[in-house]
Amino acid sequence: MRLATWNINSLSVRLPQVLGWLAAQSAADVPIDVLALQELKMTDDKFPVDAFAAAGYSAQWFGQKTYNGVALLSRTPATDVVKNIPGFDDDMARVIAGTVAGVRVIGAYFPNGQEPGSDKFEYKMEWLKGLRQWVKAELVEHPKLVLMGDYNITFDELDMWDPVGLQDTIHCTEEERYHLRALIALGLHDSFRLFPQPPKSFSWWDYREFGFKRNRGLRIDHILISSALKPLAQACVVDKLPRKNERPSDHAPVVLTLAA
DNA sequence: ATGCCTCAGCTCCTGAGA
Repeated sequence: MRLATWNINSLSVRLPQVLGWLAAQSAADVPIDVLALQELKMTDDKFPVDAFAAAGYSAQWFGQKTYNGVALLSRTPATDVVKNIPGFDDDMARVIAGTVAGVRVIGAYFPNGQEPGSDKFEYKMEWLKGLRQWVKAELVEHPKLVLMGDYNITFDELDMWDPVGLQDTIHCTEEERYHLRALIALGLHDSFRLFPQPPKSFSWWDYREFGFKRNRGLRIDHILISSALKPLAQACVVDKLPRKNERPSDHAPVVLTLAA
């Protein structure tokens, strides 16, 4: 089973790339079973459900105008679908969860936070608290759980192109990392670090100043897996290829391979 | 540089992203 997360920064713009990437994986005999998308930036009526169906994917989606928006694509339909964090009042479409082949999959677009001390940062902290409470309960009901998406948080300096210059800046603050570690403390594992990785592995690169070409990036897209799934993990990689496309997203997909 | 790209939209500038 292969699961992936990708912030595509507008599904209208990136639909051909998403379809092309899924087709390429299938052609290489490593089809993606579940794909979580973030930043659809479209209302629900615009979601290209037919295009995904033609590509062999069932879809669940939760959009809004201009910003945010998340979707879950899967080769077998997801059940028990939940949109946003139950019990956490939120104007923004950031979370979609479903059960696929016995695995509880949560796709999430974590708040950016803009700047430590800002209102958006406070919202990010509250959102992280709400998410953790809910995930804790989900884990009780679903021991096989995957929490993946654009976390907008780095774990440590390995996830930063400039650990010194970016110290305590957004995505790299102690407060944000506290919440990320608190998710880990629920019994989740950073699947990427279960395996040897190339140095300076990132999942996002700034569009400006040739960020990708100079590998000035951050690893902020993560796939966390529960302890019940950990023994099944076989690989986790960032696929940098789509970042080399014409008009790429600023994020690259992260792909997890689980045994059967 | 409160910039640098990219995207959406009450679209030819602005807000937001990270």
